[in-house]
Amino acid sequence: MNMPYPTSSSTATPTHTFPAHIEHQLDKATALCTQQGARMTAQRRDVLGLILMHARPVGAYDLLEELKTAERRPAPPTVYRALDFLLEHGLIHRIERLSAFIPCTNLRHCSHTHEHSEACLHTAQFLICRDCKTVTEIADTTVLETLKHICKNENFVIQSTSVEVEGLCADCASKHPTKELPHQGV
Amino acid sequence: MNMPYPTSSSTATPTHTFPAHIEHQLDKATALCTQQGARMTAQRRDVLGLILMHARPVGAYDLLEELKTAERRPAPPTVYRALDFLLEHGLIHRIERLSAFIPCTNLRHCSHTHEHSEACLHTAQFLICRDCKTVTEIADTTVLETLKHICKNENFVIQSTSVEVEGLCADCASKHPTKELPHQGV
DNA sequence: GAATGCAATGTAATACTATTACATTTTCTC
DNA sequence: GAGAAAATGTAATAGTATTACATTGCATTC
Ligand SMILES: [Zn+2]
Ligand SMILES: [Zn+2]
Ligand SMILES: [Zn+2]
Ligand SMILES: [Zn+2]
Repeated sequence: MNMPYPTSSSTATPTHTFPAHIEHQLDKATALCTQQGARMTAQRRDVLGLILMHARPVGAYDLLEELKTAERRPAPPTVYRALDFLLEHGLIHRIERLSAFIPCTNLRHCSHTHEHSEACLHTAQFLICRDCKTVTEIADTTVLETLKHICKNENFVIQSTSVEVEGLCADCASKHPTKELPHQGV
Repeated sequence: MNMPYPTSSSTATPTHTFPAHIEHQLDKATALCTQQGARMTAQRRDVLGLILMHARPVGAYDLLEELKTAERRPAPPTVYRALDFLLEHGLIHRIERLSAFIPCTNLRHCSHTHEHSEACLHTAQFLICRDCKTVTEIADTTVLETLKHICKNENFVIQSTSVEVEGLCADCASKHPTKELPHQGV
């Protein structure tokens, strides 16, 4: 029907461009992939870039919308495949309670590529604010150590963990009547 | 079109009957509700009974199927409303990673109604076996204490927490080439 | 530099999970 | 019994994720 686009080379050149600081984080992510023998394609880079652009967790279908250009209208599998890749390589996290995704905090804040290591790939801990929806990744290792200890006792082999704490961040808590965790018995 | 059924009194008499040991657990749950000024209706009792009948986490739509009788074909809101009630009263838990529900382990194992208390209402911890899908609720309080400590430092007000550990249970681990939690760096 | 094979992507359809909005019925309280 | 609140019924829709299969891009080998 239409004139074909110039063999679009979807995996060759990114469709999106981002602010310099995001591009820098994307370059860092790309380096990490290369180092692991994984391919950071244009598609995956676009998705990661979009996630990095958000201050809050973003849903798969939001990303799908943002991926649309004049030339391309990706379908769900496109974004889910990219998300799977990024998850597998520890570049993003999925917030289970929100069915949404955030960049790994290390991409934003660490200058050293090997920090966090294990503590971030298949295990992470988050503080989720109900009010402003901000999610903070916490770096603590005590919780994981405790879980490891418990699981060792039960001969349970840990493959991944998720810890999600929901409540009010400091900012929002100061604006609200305090609703703490209630105490009731079963 | 059809003859109306005898004013079915949906909230009066349970539509389902369960084995004696399940009925006993349901009675316990009912007592807890009463004690809290909450109403354990027939609908809610049916849903809880069905959940207790399962050895593994069960999805909302599975329950919906199981709720169907010759007389009634409940719609999604019916089961979701019952689930919300049961969650709010700490009688069941939602496993986020599975979008599925399990009974609170206390219903099965505790003779004392006030055990666990807080540790079970809005906070719980689970070991999820990838292989056999069994979910075990763990009773440890150390993790929650640690999280509270962390949050106190950040002035984050905790309202609820979830800890999900995914891997292989002892039984399944013994049948498999060990796939531990990998170590890679970001 | 064709042939081969695998990784990545495109595309359409469908499955699964959850909520909204509004009508009706039941239960509680007075 | 009247009125209010809680619970349920019902239809439609929203939101999230996967399956299955065709096609393309890319790397290796001969
Ligand atoms: Zn991380
Ligand atoms: Zn906040
Ligand atoms: Zn519990
Ligand atoms: Zn198992």
